[in-house]
Amino acid sequence: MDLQQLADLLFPSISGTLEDWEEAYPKRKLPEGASVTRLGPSPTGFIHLGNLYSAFVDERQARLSDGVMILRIEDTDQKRKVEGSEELIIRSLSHYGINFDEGVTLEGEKGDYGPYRQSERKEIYHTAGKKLVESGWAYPSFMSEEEIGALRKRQEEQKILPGIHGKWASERELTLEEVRENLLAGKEWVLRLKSRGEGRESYSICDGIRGDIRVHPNIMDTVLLKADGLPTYHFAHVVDDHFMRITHIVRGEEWLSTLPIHLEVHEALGWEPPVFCHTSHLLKMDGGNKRKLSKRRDPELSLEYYHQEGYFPEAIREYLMILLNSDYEEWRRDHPDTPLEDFSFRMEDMSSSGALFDMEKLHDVSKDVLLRISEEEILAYLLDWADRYAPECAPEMHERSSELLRILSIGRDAKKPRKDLIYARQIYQFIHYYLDGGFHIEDPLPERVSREEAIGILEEFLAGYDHEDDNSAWFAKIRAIAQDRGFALRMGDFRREPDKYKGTVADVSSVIRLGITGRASSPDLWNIMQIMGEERALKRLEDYLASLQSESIA
RNA sequence: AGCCCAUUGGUCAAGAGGUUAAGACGCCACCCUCUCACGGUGGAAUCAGGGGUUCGAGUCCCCUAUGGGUUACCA
Repeated sequence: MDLQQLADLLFPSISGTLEDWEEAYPKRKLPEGASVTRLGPSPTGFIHLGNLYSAFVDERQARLSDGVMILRIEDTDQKRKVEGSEELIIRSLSHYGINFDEGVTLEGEKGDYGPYRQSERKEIYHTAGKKLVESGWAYPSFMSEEEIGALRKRQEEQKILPGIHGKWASERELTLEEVRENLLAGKEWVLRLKSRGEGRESYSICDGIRGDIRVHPNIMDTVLLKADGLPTYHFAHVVDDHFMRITHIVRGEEWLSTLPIHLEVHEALGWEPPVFCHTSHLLKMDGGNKRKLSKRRDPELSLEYYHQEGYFPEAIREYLMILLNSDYEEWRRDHPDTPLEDFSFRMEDMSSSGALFDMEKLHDVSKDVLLRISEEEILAYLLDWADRYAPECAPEMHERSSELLRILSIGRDAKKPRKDLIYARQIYQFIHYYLDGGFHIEDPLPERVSREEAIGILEEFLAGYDHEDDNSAWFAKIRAIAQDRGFALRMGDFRREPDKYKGTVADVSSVIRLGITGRASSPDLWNIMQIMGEERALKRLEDYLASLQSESIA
């Protein structure tokens, strides 16, 4: 059969050649060792932690090698396309510090290797498809879904690998006339790879993350171009990565099993494949089992979740970096103030087994990260967050913003700084007592303090209160009240002789703390009262006293 | 079911034939302490199982088990 005629018949509108495209997209002029990476999300309206995890690898690899990072939109599945996805993807990633040098941006496309949406690259794919037909590496297939389904069924009955391969690939033998007739009859067709893998030996290649991996040659006549003329992922990414001069393909391990297809397509086109880098999945614990994070079942997989909870992007980055390269933690201990960007991330140090995403660890990491962020920035972030997610309290928070700044700062500059702040929602709850809106007494009196005792403590404290007292004078008064009423001044005394005392000075100050914050625990109380101001602080104590008295009567 | 990948404490993991098998999170105890947080000290807890190879195996080989992935005109 005349392959040239077949190719012309299938692709009548393609007149250019692959060489033209080679010229249009010349080799990049980059420093030795520079990596070109790409993120290729599908615009399905959902961006998740796994995307970010993987994007982070692309980003670090490109940045640390003075290379290029590209955003390519893989929109070959028209059915799943969702409006607005591109913007969501770009904004979400940018929020976490992932910015692209090239490709689709909010301001349009940027770069010399475009277009960067696969749906706009049909001519390139068709040129490559035509080339494969000419060289006997691809052929048209007219089989309907029903026919393929029936074939599958027979294969399954015979316990044979299902799919179009070997002798089951009957359409390899179609004559030029038969093809012409089918075309004339208006039958839909797809372009299939004419695999040559049957009977070949397996071999090994080096994965950028996993090292040597075994490859069993592909034998499937995989679909390259779908009936709508758009390519499948298997074909599109090979063509794009080649012409965009990508050096490292970072993708999830779910692609490991189709890697042989991709390698054969490279071979068919006579191209050298880039380095494949297969990341492991992020897992989650579910009923005692680890499993892949699923976007349907796990809300915490969505980046939107982290946004709603108000996690700081720096904290997420820090934690992801620990997951990526575990020696990062050690590095961080040695370089507490160095930006994460200076760490020499290495793909080959990534784990090839999936990691469980651990919220507790994230929180621990976040505490340290927030210590490195200024109070002003934290406050600004918190206020932004409140505008969106806590609108009922946002106005008061803005009004009291300078006070909140001081509240957030309590104990932060000590040699052993407090680590109270984790993420915006938690911080909001943490400082909520300071706001008048919704303020109430949340916790009960200490066990060792009766209501009458508490009333007495409050009356005495209010009687002797002087807002000008410094921290030690302030506390000396509390100690005096404690001693007068028979509470131990030293914790040890009480522990040794519990019967000798009503309780400890901690119980006494707890009563004041409850009045001021409504809670049994808080940062330094004197500081809080100073920030709150005399009028508000005393008002709260008086209100608390009054409520205790009215309860007593009742 | 076939094929592929993975398997060190509850979790993240270091470890490249000889280690008392690091470190971190979490947990427990104690200390510090007006609460909480921070910090400090100590503790419990791991090489999935079974066979080999070797003087010696978490490290190499084989089998089994478990988990995950994949078997689309989705990516």
